[in-house]
Amino acid sequence: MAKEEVRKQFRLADLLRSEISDLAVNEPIPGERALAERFGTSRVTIRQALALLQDDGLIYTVHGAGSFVAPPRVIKQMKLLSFTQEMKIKGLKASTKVISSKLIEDDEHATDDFIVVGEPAYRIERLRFGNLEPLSFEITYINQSIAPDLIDRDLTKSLYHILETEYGQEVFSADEHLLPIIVDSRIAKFMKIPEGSAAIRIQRTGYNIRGEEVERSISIRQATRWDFKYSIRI
Amino acid sequence: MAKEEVRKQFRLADLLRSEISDLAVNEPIPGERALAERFGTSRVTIRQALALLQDDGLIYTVHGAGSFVAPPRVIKQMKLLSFTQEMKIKGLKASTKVISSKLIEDDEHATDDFIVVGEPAYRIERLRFGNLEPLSFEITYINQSIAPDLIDRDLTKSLYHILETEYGQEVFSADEHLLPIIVDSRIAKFMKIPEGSAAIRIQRTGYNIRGEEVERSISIRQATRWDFKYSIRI
DNA sequence: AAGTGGTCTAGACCACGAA
DNA sequence: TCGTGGTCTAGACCACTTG
Repeated sequence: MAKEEVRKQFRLADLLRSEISDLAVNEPIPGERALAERFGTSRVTIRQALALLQDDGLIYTVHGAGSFVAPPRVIKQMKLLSFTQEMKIKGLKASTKVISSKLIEDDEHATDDFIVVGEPAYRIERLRFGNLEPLSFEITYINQSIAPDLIDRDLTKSLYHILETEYGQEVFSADEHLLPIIVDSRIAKFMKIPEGSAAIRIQRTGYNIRGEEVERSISIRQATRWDFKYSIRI
Repeated sequence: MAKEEVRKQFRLADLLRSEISDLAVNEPIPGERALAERFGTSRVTIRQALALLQDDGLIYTVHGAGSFVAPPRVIKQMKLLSFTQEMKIKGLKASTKVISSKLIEDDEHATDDFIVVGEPAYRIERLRFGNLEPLSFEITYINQSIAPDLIDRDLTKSLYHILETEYGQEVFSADEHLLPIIVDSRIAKFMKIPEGSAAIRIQRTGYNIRGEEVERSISIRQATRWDFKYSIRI
């Protein structure tokens, strides 16, 4: 039955999460069959709930032996977050200053090696703040066909939010390309850091659920203010 | 039945992969029920196979409408790879020069801010080459209790391989922490790049399936020789 | 040998999209 | 309305770990 407003496996995972928090590391959790009987579900559903906990790094499973409480881990799975969302998680107040915004015509291309091909696109330069300190300098390209009149919107708001609410373009996945750079004088001035400092340049291409390109951006983040942490698996 | 040597869902996914390669982008693939009947499997198994294709970015699914061929994407999901494996993928010949290796005793700690706590550990400095060019400078810490006499092994081989085959310690997941740096003179000399170049420093902690720490390492990779590409999702 | 997780089945009903 | 994907069930057998 899938009539509940929240999927059963999610509710089960939440229940198990709180139970697990009382157990010691490496302590076994009840078997799948026992859990299925206790919660009145099928074993498949229990397994889906356990898979969620495993993805969160809360438990590990050994074939033939059982599932056990995993040691605590700091780093969570990488998710797709907008700058605004990232700030919210860190507990900082996000704000934005628009540096420039213009329409780039066919064949014209920027000096950013993210070339605009064959189609007019908006190019927006923005400086992003967390608690009023400059944390990121961003250049965003969005094709005019995807978001007509984007340039007339309030670009100090989250672009992802504007794309979603005003144009029905949800960014579902993204490819990122990460490079270490040494900041030039223009960026250094914006970010209020010394010229020649180490920084990260992130080139991002965002896609909707259909895999169509929605947005391309470059963001430059100073080394001392950002942590790039992530977990990987075999 | 789970008696096959390869899981059914994997074989199905491979079959579908080759079929999909003949279809145009956004073309629908057959429905789940049709596929289940055709391959003589249950719908659940078909769905698992389709989930694999979706993870690979080959198809996308719209509830109520169907599954469709996704536009090609360059970047694949991030996986856990050793240096040796990465080189293999890139088609380069990996080689290694051991710079230093020693046992660090209790309470002594390195200048690398990856502090050894309470336990003797091996500290190994290595220079890694791809086609004889220095691509990465690595410092690795491994507790003596995990891999006794590690220091007497052939450290020009893949450490991950040694840990797995000689000590039964498989690195199953890892947390990485990525920082942009400017290389100092010692590293610059090893890597044969100018002092003051931009580079990436990766701090990695590797865990076995039980979530126990197996290895900690720092690797420094020059900007011009490495791409850090990855995909993320909502 | 007994108990655990891993995979698969056949069938049911719900939620959504397109015509 | 009809066909699609999304979720769930009850039960089966296999593969593995442990006593």
